[in-house]
Amino acid sequence: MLWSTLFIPTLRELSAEAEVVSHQLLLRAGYIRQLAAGVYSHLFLSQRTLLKITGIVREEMDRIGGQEMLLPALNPAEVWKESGRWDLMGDNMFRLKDRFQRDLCLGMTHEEVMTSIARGELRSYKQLPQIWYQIQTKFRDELRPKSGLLRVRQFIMKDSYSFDLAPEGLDAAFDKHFQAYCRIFDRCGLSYVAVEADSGAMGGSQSTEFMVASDAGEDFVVTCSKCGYSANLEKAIAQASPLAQPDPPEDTSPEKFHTPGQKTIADLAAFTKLPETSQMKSLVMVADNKPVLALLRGDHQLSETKFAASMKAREVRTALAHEIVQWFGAEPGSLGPVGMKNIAIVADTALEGRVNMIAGANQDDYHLRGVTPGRDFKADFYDLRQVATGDRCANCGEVLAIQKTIEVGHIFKLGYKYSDSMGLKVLNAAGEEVKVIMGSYGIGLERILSAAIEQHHDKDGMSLPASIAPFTVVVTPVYIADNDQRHAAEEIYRNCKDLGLDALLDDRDERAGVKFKDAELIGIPYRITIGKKLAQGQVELVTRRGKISRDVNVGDAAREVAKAAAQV
RNA sequence: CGGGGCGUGGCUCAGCCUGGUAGAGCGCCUGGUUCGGGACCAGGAGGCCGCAGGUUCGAAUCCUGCCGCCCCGACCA
Repeated sequence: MLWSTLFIPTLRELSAEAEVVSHQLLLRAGYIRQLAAGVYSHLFLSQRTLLKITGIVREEMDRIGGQEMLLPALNPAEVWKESGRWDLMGDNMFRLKDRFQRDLCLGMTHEEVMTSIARGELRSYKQLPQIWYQIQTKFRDELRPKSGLLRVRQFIMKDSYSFDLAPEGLDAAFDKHFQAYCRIFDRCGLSYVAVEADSGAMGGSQSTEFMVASDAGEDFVVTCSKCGYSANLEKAIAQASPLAQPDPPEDTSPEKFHTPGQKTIADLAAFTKLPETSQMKSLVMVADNKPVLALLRGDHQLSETKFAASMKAREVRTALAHEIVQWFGAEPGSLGPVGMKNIAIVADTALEGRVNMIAGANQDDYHLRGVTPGRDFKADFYDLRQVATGDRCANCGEVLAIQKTIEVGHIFKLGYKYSDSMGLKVLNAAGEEVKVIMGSYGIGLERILSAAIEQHHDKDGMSLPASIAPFTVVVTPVYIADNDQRHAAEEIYRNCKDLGLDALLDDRDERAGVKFKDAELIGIPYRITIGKKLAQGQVELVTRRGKISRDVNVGDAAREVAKAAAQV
C-alpha cells in the first residue's frame, strides 16, 4: 500500500489524559480514537493488527478442533433469567427494551446462548465432544472504564465453549485450550504466566488465567521462581511468616484491660509491647446480608475473594459503621470474638493453635489479653488471608514474587452449572439421560494488542512483533523526488509483495525525519531505507526493535526482510 | 456512587483569580526555498469558549444547574 493514500493520523503531541503507555501510543500512532468513556473506534492500523491477532486465534482454535460460529450480541432476557444471571450480573449488564417493552440485553459473554443452542440440538453422546467458538463484540457496563483499551465497555472477545459427556472429556478440552492459549500468546510475542484463579461470576470449579506482567495491569499474581507455583493474588496461598514472639503458654482466661484511644493493630502493638503477630484482627463483614466476624493475625490482610468463597457468598462487603455499633456495642478498634453470639465467626488458619492473644473486648477503649481460639470462642477456620510481600511458597519455601499483570485470557471448567440451570442433557450409550459437562474459555483481543505494546515499546513508539504489526516492512525512499530512489523503492516494494510480505511504501513527499519517526511510532518491525548509498547499489535494512541497521544490496533487500521476519 | 481534576480553532494548551472586540505552538491551504532524524520564508483559512439559566451596561472570565472526559477509591470476567 502507498502511505500517501492511507489514513494514519499520527500525533506529535498528546493530551495528558492518557496515562498508560499503550493508551498513549495507540492514540499517538493513530490506531484508535475515543468515542465515549470506554468506547473506542479502531482506525485502519488498529483494525489491521486486530485482524492479524484474530487470524492467529482462529488458526489455533481450529487446530484444537474448534468450530467457529457467530452468535448475536443482542440477547433476549429469557435465557439470562433461566441461568439466574439476569439478576446476578447487576449493573454490569447493558439492558434495553424493544418496542413491545420486552427485556433484552447486550451479551457480556455467551454461556447462555451457547447452552440454549446445545440443548436444542445435542441429543446423543455420539455428538460429543464439541468445541464451539466465536470472535465477537462483548458489552459490559464497567463501573469505571480506564487505561485505554485495557478496561472498556465494548470489546472483542474470542469466547469458546466445550461440551463433554464426562469430566475426563472436560479435562481434555481444558487442556487443549491451555495449549492453544499458550501458542496464541507465544505467537503474539507476549511473555505471560498461567495462574490459578478464582472462578467468580462465571461459576465452576477450576480456572486458569493468562497474565502478562505490566504495571498497566490491574491484577496481581503470585509466582514461585523455584517450584513454579503461580496463582492470582486473590487465590494464592503461602506460608505465614513466623511469629515475632511466641505466645505465652500459661493457661489463663481472657482478662480485660484499658486501652484508651488504641484503635489500630499498630497502636495496640506499641501499647501492649507485643508484636502485631500477637494481635488478633477483627473485621466485620457482611456476606449475602448476614453479618460475619472475620479474624486474622494482626499483621495479615483479608482476601475478600477467599472470604466470599469460604462463605459461599455471592455478595460480600465490609460492614457499615452503624451496623458494627449495633451488632457489637462498640466502635471498630475495640472489636473481638469473645462473647459474641448470633454472629458467625470465621478465622484464618494462621490463628489455629494460637493461645493467649490480644483481641478487642467489644467495649470502647478496652481489649482482652489471653484470648485463645477454641477455648474462648468458637470459629470455623478457613484460609482467608491475602499473600503479602516476603511470604514463602507453601510448596517449597522459596520467597514468592508478586507482580502486577494484565489478564489476557481466562479458561474455566464450568462443570454442570449451565447444563443444570438450563437443562442440557443427552442420551448416553445405555440410553439414559445425562447432563453435559461444560467449559468456557475467553481471550480479550484488544488486551493482547495493549499488552504487546506495554511489553514492546521504547521512547520512539511501539515495536510490535511481526506477527501482529499492521505492516511487516516499510520501504522508505529518503527523497521521493529523486527518480532513482523512487524507482528503487518501488521495485523493492514489489519484491516484498511478491515474497508475500505485508509491505508499505512510504511515498509521501515528507522529509526523512518525519518518515522515520512515523514508522517507528506505529511500530513496523522492518524498514528498508533507500538513500545515498543507492549509488553503490546499497540500501539499509533497519530492525525496529533495537534499531539495528545494516546495508544490503538493492536486489537482496526484500529477501533479507523475509528471512528475518520468518525467524521470529 | 464518594473524592480530585479538566472541558477555549483539527491537536496540545495559555487567557479565567482581578468581567471590557479570543491568543500561541503544532497541523491545514497557497506560493517559494530545502531534502538522512518531526525544515525554513511569505501569505491565508479556521473558534455557538461543553450546554442551559442567572448576575451585569457588558460574561470564555462571576454564580447556579446539567452534560461529558480523565485520575483515585469502592466494584469487576
